[in-house]
Formats: sequence, C-alpha cells, structure tokens
Amino acid sequence: MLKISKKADYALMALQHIALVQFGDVTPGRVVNTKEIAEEYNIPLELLAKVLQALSKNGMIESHNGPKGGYLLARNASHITIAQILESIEGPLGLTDCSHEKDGDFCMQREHCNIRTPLLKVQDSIYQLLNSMTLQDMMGGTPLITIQSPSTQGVNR
Amino acid sequence: MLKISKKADYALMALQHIALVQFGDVTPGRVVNTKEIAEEYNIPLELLAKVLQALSKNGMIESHNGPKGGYLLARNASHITIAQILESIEGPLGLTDCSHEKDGDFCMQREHCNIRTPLLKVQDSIYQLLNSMTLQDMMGGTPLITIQSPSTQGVNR
DNA sequence: TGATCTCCGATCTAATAGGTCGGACTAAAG
DNA sequence: CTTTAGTCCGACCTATTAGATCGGAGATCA
Repeated sequence: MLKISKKADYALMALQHIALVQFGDVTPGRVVNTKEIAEEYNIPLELLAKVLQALSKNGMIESHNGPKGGYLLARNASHITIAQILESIEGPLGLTDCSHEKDGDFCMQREHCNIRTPLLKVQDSIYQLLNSMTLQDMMGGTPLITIQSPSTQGVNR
Repeated sequence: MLKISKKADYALMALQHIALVQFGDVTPGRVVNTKEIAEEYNIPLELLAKVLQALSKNGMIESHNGPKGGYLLARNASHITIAQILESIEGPLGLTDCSHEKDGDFCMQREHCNIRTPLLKVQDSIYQLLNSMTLQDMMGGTPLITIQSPSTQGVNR
C-alpha cells in the first residue's frame, strides 16, 4: 500500500544522478542527457524522457537543447525536496479523493463521513516529512528523519 | 499521489461506525450488519461485504452468522491501529516494489540504485506514524488514550 | 423448516500505470 | 547553411489493478 509510481521512482533516481554529477564529481557543471541516465539505471529511454520533461516543466531541472545538450538542476540540491519531486510527477499529495475537494464537489460519503478530518491530519504529517527531506539528503549518508504524530496534536475536532 | 484505495477508505469508515455503536452508544454490544453500514455511508453493499470479510479474516472484527448476525470489533478500539487496518485491505506498506524484495528478486535498477535506502527510511517513518494512531483516535469526542511524547518518536522498534 | 444473515469465489469493466512510436523543433559542429 | 545529435511533445497501445457485481453455499435463530 501507499506505493509511489515507477515514474516517480525514476525521477528520484535521475535527479540524484544529475545532482551527483553536478556537485560531487570531477566535472562540475556538466550537463547530463537522457540516454546516459537510462543506460546507467536500466530505465526505458522514452519513459525516462517523459519523466524528465515533467520535471523540467515543474521547475526541478533546466533543459538545454541541441547537441551536447541535457539537463541541469534548476537550483541547489538542498532546496529540492522529495515532496516537490514526487508532486511534479504524481500530482498533489492526497490520501483520499476528497483531500482537495472544492466546495460543492463532495464524494458520496461526505455527508456522514467521519474519517476525513483525521486522515487530513495524517496526510499533513506525511507531507511535512516528505517536504523536510531534500535531494541533498539522498546523496551519501542519509540522516534518520523523525515525524510528529498527529495524535499528539489533538486529532479530535 | 500516495492515495489509499476506496476499499481502505470504506474499511476505516465501517470500523469507525462499528466502534461508535459498540462503545459510544445507548446500545453497547450491539452487532452491526453490512447493510446498515452500506446505507448509512452510501457504500455499494457487495463491495463493503468483501471489505468486511477481509477485515474479519485479518482479525480486526468478529463475524456472527445468521439472522441478527453482524460484526463486532475483535478488540478494543485503542488496540486497533490505522496501519493494521490499511494493511488488512491493501497489503504491507511499501513505497517501492523493492521494499519487501527477497534475496535474488531484484528490480532492474537495483544494481546501481541509490534511492532505496533513503526511501526505506521514509517508509519506516510513515509506518510509525500510521501505527501510532488508533481507531480510538478517529472517534470524535472521545478522549485520547495514548499520548506519545515527541522525544520518544523516531525510535525503531 | 423457512427466513435472514454471513461467507466465498468467479466475473465484468473502467481507470490508470507502464511503456512505445513518430514527428517537430533547436542548437552546435562541420 | 547544411547536417546531425539532441530535446520536445503528443498521440497511442497494452497490462494490471481498482472498483463493482453476481450467484450460490453455509450458518443461525425464530
């Protein structure tokens, strides 16, 4: 349960790779093209291309056209959070369909629904977790993250 | 992203309803049948039945056959966690396919995968969160039973 | 014994994830 | 200024799964 998609998976791998090349390497500032990443991690080329396009469109990376072109991180790895990456690919975080319902767009159960509020609290906690971790944290030694339980924050009402 | 299934949604609603009837009501100990829940929350009857069967099979509730039959919580609401409920319906928590891979059952990217370890940490944090919240916590108006100190969080079993 | 339940497996279909294809555009190198 | 290697973009196909349905078997109690 709560699985992220393969595309999101690929996005994380690709960004981590780009970040490594750009910062940790002997050739800082080098652009990375789709093919290089696809071959390194055994990712279908065309699918990865779509993922990178989405990341580019959402401002995670910059694309450079033409030969010797490729991708660069749009900003420092410490300013790109896991939440931002995942949302670029899979859309906004939401445990349930009703997470982002506008007024007058209710689900069939909304009238007597008793779980919406507590689930929103859980969702918020998960969001904080994903947003507190950055690409930087995924490079090399990763620190253990802690999460605040909503049950300590007054879930009821 | 990270949406839980409708079935899991229904499971949470149903259990919350059963818990309310059983403990907070004027008729404590009363059994609750599938139809009652389905009508109250506009859930397709047959689908809800399957959900309740799964919950019963996984020890969340007890089923009582025959007329005047129905379901009862298998144990106190404070001892049923959200994680247990969700896993009864959707299977074990896992952000990626490789979360529960046995030896020799690797994904195509495993060889150079750089995100597996950090994602497992995230996953563990989410699990702790879902496991720290109980059915009791989802019943409005009722007092919380377990209050976790923030300083004790993030500790692995 | 009949009515009313739960139980259980088979099945259908609608949505989505995963993956593919083909062509348009762009920029650097010859 | 032409060629070529790369990104860009959108349509498309397919396999899997979630969501929902159906029919009958077995249990229980009046």
